Amino acid sequence: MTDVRVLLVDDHPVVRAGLRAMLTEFEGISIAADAADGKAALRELSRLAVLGEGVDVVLMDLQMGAGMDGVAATAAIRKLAAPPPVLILTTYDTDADILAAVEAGASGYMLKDAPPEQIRQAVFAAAAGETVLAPKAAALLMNRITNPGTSLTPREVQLLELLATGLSNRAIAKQVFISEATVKTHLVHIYGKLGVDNRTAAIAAATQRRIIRPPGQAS
Amino acid sequence: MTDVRVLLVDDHPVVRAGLRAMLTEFEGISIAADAADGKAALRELSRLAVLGEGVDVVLMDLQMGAGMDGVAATAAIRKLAAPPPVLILTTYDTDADILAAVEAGASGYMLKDAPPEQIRQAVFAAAAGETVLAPKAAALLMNRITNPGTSLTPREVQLLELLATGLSNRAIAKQVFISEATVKTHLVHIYGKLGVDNRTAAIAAATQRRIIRPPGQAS
DNA sequence: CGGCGGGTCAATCAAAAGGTTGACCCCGGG
DNA sequence: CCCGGGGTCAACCTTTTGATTGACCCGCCG
Repeated sequence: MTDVRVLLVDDHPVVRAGLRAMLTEFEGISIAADAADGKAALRELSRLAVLGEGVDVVLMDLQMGAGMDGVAATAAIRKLAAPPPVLILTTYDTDADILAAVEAGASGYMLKDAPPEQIRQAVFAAAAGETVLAPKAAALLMNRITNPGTSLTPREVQLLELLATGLSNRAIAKQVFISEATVKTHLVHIYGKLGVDNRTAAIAAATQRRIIRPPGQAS
Repeated sequence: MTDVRVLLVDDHPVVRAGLRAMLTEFEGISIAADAADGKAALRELSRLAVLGEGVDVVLMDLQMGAGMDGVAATAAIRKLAAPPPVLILTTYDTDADILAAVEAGASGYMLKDAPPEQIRQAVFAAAAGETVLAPKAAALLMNRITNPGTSLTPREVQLLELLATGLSNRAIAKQVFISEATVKTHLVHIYGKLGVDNRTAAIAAATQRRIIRPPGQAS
């Protein structure tokens, strides 16, 4: 049985070094390569493919300052011929992040502050084709299928995120290429589901329930 | 010349491992210990002091989920008898983070996405008693001393906090026993100082600059 | 003492946001 | 095949917010 070959994708050299050090200490895991952003990850994948060296798991951060971000990179990887499973390893456990990652085709969602042993298990599980979710991610998805009426749709979450950045209805409309009327419609739905009646209260509620990340907590 | 002895403080095992791996590769640096939060850092410092093993530089993250955060830890360390220099190594370069760190007595402010070589130089500089700032940190402090007139008054901060909870102008007025007109006046001033033109953008800006805590985050 | 900054309030107008109703399209499942 | 949910848009009206102007009080400081 050969090692599980991992591709690390994270924009922080420190984190890459940390994962490399941590994972190589485990039996049965080796680091195939690392990349600082999504584009570099795709390059590494094709480079390794040419060499005949497969990658068994991609370990991907979601927040990446420059270049292609984690969601886009995950989606791109899943479109390859024989895509390796993508395990998201990130800092935040907000609904928005989790949903985006799952929709993009991630096969797992773990948090960076997880103990090393959990990360090790997650890597093996992902390599075996299993889905592995952090507790909060699992709970969110369960809740989503049991009572879909009260939870926000992906579109609504998207607008909520833009809302939280301080954009006006008109600005949001332009951003997502819909009319201002539609933005209002969505917002009314959002207010109803969150039990509020204005945008600032919606931001507060959504932040509190960890539907969105606090404003301005980017990379 | 003995090695520069470093104490790592970061709540993520991955990051601690990364810094450890990265720094130990450099000549002249060794890791004295690491800690997951502020309290543990102080414990480590006193433990090492008892052993007669000094610490030359504390490498500190600002954001730490549980326990004492980076700012408080920095302040506490600076109150020790022979405090080692504290070099902040964090993810965000927001105004309030930088200001809080400098006010707490940090002798440097670096970003985690800095290349390893820069981090190495910063550690040596800090150990030598020098001050080392990331470009944005330096720029902010320069700007702050040249035009100090742009900061919010305590009253304005108070209204901003209420604003962030989702209250309407009228509700804010009742809360602090002033008229709605006065609330509007304050908001106009706040918008001017923050460079925004509506309440949601004010919340985003204030959160980003850590003037207020993200909505629904316990203090 | 005289000003100045912070806090208070009012009136007014313009702009944005909120609420309602109704409509159309598309897709997936009973 | 029809229904329902999600997404889109429009028209309309009410309420809230934002912007401007001007005013008063108070405490501090030169």
